[in-house]
Amino acid sequence: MYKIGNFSKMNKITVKTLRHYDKIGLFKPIFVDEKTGYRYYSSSQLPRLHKILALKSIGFSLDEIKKAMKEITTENMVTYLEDKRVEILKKIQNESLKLSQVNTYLTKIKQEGFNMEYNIVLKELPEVIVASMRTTIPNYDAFYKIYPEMGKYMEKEKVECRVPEYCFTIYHDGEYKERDIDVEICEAVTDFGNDSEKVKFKKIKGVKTAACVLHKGPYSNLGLAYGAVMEWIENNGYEIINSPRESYIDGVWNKDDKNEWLTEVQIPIKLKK
Amino acid sequence: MYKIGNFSKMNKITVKTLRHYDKIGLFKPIFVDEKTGYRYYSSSQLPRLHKILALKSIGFSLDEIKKAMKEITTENMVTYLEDKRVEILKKIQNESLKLSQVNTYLTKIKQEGFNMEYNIVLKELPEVIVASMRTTIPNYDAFYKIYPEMGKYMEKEKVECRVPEYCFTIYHDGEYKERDIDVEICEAVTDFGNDSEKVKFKKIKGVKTAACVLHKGPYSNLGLAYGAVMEWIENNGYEIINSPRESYIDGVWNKDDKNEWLTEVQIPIKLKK
DNA sequence: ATTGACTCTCCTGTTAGGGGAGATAGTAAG
DNA sequence: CTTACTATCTCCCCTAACAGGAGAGTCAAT
Repeated sequence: MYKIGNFSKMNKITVKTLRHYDKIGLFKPIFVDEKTGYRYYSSSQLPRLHKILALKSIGFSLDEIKKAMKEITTENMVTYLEDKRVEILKKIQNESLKLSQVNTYLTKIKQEGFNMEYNIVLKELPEVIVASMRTTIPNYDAFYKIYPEMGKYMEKEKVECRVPEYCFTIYHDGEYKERDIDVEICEAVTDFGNDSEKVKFKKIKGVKTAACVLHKGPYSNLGLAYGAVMEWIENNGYEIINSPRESYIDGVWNKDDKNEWLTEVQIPIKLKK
Repeated sequence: MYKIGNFSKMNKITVKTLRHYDKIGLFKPIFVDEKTGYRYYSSSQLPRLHKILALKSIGFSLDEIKKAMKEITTENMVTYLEDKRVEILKKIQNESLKLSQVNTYLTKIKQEGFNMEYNIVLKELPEVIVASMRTTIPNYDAFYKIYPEMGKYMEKEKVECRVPEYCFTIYHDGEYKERDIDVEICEAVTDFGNDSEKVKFKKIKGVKTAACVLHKGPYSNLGLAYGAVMEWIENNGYEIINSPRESYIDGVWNKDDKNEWLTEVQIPIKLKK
């Protein structure tokens, strides 16, 4: 029979831990002096303690250990272990992802000095009903012409916009083009409306994972944002699975200063296998 | 200006989280209505929020993010990121270890049915002063002769044993032998005593990592414990770096029933590179 | 009897928020 | 204007696995 201090030294485990295990009913002393409250342990308890420590070391939580040690059967144990295996694999995958992201930042910072202007964030994009206008425009300047057209229609039809607002353009071309660009202008709305020749209502599926990056400033150098997010996708083992979107947050309609404009580039991606 | 709910939806982040960030001073609303306490956010805050989310996604704690965003310089950032890199690498290594251990258990269970008799635990062994008797014995039965010899000397010299007791044998042969075994019997003591011809006092260095396994029952099948721990070492990418020890916990001196005897096999190891 | 080492219980703190209570505010419909 | 419903507020407790420390009681030796 050992007092808690000695027993703790024998097993390289702290007194606090032993008391904790006692409290949660995982590992109780063989005898407790009622008068003094002193805990006494015996060497015959070592096998159980070692089993506990072994399970803990492979990542079982104390609760899981408690359960596992109650219902000890081969099948149970195999199930537990296989679950744990999957869990660990996920963790490793996660950490590897983080690692590659850290590496991306590091090389970028070292190359270009300090530049954390473009922070890639992974988001889920919701399914939305949109008023959409798909067209091929001769060049980027044409945007200024077709946007108002859309606005007018929306107003005329009294279509209600979704809150928070989600107004974006989908670029359907598989590649970067400067002329004859196949674009689809979308404005998220609360419900379907009447289609016109140009404006159609449709449901746009959600995107499970999109690499998103905010661009602050005029559209003229939006290319930098694209560059940053493309590089990120490349470096971190993802691949693009759908057309990119530009979501307009702040722009000419609410900010006079072009440097204050905010646009978010959103690119649907998934992990490469 | 958005109320918290909308702002939370825009960024796929919960209201609770935003309130939490406000509380800890990481990300405060641009305006708070003094009367109602309502928080209002602006799109101009998005860049900062995205920076925060980006750092969080690569494993920075909120505290670290707070610091990092105050002292934003290239060198600082490089340091932070490199520290984080090392941290992540360690985690991955850890998880990989766990994984291989889980795998070891799984294959063992599947092969041999349920058998969790031998749970390998990694421990540090302390540095101790011991009374030691090194000798070559013709066979294992000879133990019964030399142990009492040691006990007698200890009593005569009034040597004080360490608590918790640590009485063990070191097997100096590099291989398993059945005859002419080079053993060293050690008993941890509190202080140096007088050497005799047979019994010498010496300091035994600690061991940073030892694979330990408890064996319950008579010594005759101690081999099973050795087998289990050797297999484990092999499977989990460790290698033996020193002679194994057997630590005697319960034995003939305090238990009549051989099935209650407890022995711990301790093998100094390190990770293979 | 008096140390000094040990042990006890109880309380707080750690991370990054989640859950819920009870109160107030904002908004739309009747 | 009232009612109803939703959004938001603050405040408090909860998580996992203990660590740290306060204040009080216990053990063994001098």
